[in-house]
Amino acid sequence: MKEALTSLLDQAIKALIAKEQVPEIPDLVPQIDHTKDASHGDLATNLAMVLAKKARMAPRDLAAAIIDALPTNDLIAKTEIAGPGFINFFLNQASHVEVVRSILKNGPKFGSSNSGAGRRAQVEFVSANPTGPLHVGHGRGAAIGDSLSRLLVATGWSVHREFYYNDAGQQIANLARSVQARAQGLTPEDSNWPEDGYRGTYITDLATAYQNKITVSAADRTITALGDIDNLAAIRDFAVAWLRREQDLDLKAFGVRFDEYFLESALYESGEVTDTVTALESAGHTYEEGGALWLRTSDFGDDKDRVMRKKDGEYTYFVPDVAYHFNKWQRGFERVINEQGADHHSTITRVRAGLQGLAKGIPDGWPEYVLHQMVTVMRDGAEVKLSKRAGSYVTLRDLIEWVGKDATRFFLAARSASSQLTFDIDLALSQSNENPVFYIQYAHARVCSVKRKALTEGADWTPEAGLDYLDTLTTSEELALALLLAKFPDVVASAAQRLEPHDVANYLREVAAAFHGLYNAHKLIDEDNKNQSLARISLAEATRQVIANGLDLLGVSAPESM
RNA sequence: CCGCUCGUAGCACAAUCGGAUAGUGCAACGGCCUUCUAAGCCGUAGGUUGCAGGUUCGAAUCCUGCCGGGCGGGCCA
Repeated sequence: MKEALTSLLDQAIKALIAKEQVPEIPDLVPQIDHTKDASHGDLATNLAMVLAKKARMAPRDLAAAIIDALPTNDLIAKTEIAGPGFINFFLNQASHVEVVRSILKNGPKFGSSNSGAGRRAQVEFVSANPTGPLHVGHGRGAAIGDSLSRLLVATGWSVHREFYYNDAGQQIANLARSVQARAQGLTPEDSNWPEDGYRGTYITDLATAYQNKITVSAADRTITALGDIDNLAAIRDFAVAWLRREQDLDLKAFGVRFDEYFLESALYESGEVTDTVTALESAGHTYEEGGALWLRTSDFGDDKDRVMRKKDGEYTYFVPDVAYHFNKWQRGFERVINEQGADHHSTITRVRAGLQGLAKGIPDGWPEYVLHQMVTVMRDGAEVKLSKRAGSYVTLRDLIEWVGKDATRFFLAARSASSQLTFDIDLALSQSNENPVFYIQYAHARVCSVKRKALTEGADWTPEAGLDYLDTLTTSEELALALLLAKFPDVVASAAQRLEPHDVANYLREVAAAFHGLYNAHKLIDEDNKNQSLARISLAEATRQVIANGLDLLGVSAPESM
């Protein structure tokens, strides 16, 4: 519909240019928006206001000229000039409801597009080190990252989901010492408990499992515990596998999967870390000072240079980060999107600087980042900071147990990543009837219920049968709902382009509200008015399909009854 | 002190990257079930978009300054 209108406007402008009423403007693409207010019509363009200055005409006069120049067509019922110079388009009935046919025909594919054209994108998210259970921040990352992946798939990209972690660093050594201490019978209160040791009760579970010589399988590794308390390396390997498995269970319960788990240690083993340093040196972006090797990141927008290799010969953390991202580049991902907590924002400049320093033709905005702000968990009016299991933070599993997977995913993905988020447990629970997730799911279940009821009238009371009677859909509720459904492909494309999954959540709430409103205003099934009933069932089914498709993008289920 | 980021109704969040009268849910108040699911609907009330300037046809959105919250600022990761 928008495409058709864009084409009409394009022709109108060309006609005006031919008559020399408007100067030629290269790259002009008429912008057409859905209106917020029905009194402004169905679609509107600000074209006249944008062009007014260059055409040396008053916006409203120019708008009138554009309307005059519009080719005749059978889409538009009427046009109006409004406000400072908006052109409002009122679509006719058929233009409104034709989308129902398209939705039923395309089913789960409705809303998808192919702007990605099969090009390869990678989304890296969660990337938690295996030192403890996933916390709510990881949960937010998982919800957002997975929805981003789904959005990219829906817009035609070939998406690779990756989880990056370190199984050999200082934190892991600390983990191993903590487990060993527990196995030796120490507690965090003891004076010889490891400094900065992990204190959660999961360490105790881990120590017990290790001593019982348990075998654990995670997505990327399987290991059997040796049970030898003195073998720190064996404890470490077991602890990593055990925690990876814990995280896998959390992610599975959350409906999130990965294509690849990438180990930081692999970058050292393959020599890619040292190769990266060598490449940066030969590109002339490094210097030695104070016994350390520095990268001139200030050449690429950083506020000061950074140490790459310390006096003791060890590399600083961002060197493997650069090597890792060069590895991603070499794997041929046209787009790489990193979903991380905002506390990592300072690494963005450094990673990009390192990649630029390699001089391999990597675009300077590559990779892309989506950073999410902190999550605060509230319960009984107070912040929840502790979890017994984790020792110092609320876990993703806690949230799922408290409010369920669907509500957790929705709450964590339905807000803009750039805003700090307060997760109110009481709201999400007391909800049972008030939660926005249920509001949307309820609309879906209602349609399913209507369809079941319709079939009791006769076997031919199907959504498909209604497609022959779409002209009977004429009430304001029906037309508004149809128009809203027609926006879905735009919403998906825009959310994917902006990397903002929460757009989908907001849109679904509008769709659910429009449907609930229609449901209460008009009886959908009326045995005495079969044709109209069938058309309404078609519209309801189209609504259900859009809700199901949208919820799927958020990883939330669409129940057939509630 | 410096950098990034956020500040919207009592609370939690939106606002189609500059559009028209700033929306939605919770909480509050008043209505609607012998009818397809009342986990719903309809209505009322609630705002100087932190503050002060600027840019233009038009600002919650962009710019400057200030105030406040968060996160960073290590040869830690």
